[in-house]
Amino acid sequence: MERDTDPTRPATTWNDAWRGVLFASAKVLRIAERDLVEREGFPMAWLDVLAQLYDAPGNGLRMQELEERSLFTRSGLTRLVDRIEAAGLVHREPVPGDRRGVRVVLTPEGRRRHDRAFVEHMRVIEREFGGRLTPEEQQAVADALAGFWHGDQESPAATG
Amino acid sequence: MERDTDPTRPATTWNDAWRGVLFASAKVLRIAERDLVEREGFPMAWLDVLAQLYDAPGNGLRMQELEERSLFTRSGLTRLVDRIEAAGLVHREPVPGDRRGVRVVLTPEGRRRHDRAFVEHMRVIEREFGGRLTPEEQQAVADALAGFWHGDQESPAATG
DNA sequence: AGACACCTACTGCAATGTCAATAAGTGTCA
DNA sequence: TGACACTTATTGACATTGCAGTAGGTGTCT
Repeated sequence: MERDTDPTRPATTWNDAWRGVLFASAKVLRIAERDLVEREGFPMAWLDVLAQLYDAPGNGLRMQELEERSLFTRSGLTRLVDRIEAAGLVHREPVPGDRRGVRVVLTPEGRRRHDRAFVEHMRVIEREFGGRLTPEEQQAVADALAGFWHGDQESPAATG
Repeated sequence: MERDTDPTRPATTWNDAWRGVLFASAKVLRIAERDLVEREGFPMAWLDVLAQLYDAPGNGLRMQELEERSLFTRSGLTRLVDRIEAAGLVHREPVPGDRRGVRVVLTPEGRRRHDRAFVEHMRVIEREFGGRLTPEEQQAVADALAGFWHGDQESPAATG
């Protein structure tokens, strides 16, 4: 099939790289999602929220901050938090200086569930993603794509 | 913050690589999705279907084949195809030897829309993804992650 | 032929996500 | 102080997705 001459299917290096990123994330996420739901009874959107709160000072964030940081679900966050709150993993409290605001905080139970879920989640990622790359490949990918998360987010952190 | 000693936040190379993949795909997809909807009036789930059909022999696939290949929406495909069909970009026809089956085929209009949408989509990907990597980085990522799409899909194709 | 297991696609219903209002709160400026 | 523009989070209406169940079709085995 005349791939190289088809304008909608450019055979470029960046296209191969993008395909790799797209397939890797789609496939690994699909597996991780299923695993998490089976094991913990909640989806990755929840874990994403729990993890953001876990990483935040005081284990809490305002809705808006949460929205900015969450990788999934930019919208529908109100209801997502409703559900997580109904499950008792998080609770809402007023923001001292601003009566419009709501601060979402991890409950002790939420923190426990986060810890357990996240450890297992990491294990799945390591198996499905990390395990399929050599150490050199891991390093190369990490270096190449670091800009996408060091870029516009705060806290470069001490991960390396 | 005691990152390196926190068991839920391992500072490993594969973790950094995974974060890169996750952030890159999430951010680029968010932009691409918005761009596509604004420009073409349909979401990436549609383009995914159109592109799979475009790549298929005779520009057609059975529902099941489509489901296996589509990166997004493994489920809900019946209704997704309903919508695309209602828009006239695709149509259903019986499968000659098997009266259970349905063959989904690109219409001429569907093919036109695919071509236009895909070219612009590629442009966005190049700008938002490819453009942020050096040629060496692109090559490294492409090589490292090739296994995720050469792995279990057919047609290794002549892309490089 | 008839019973059977399996396959293919679709449907109902509930869960979830999206988008455009809406309500309440804040800060500014005359 | 009171009008005004802006911010924050929620709500309602609607679209989409996910899951379990269903109907029809196929092939096999006796």
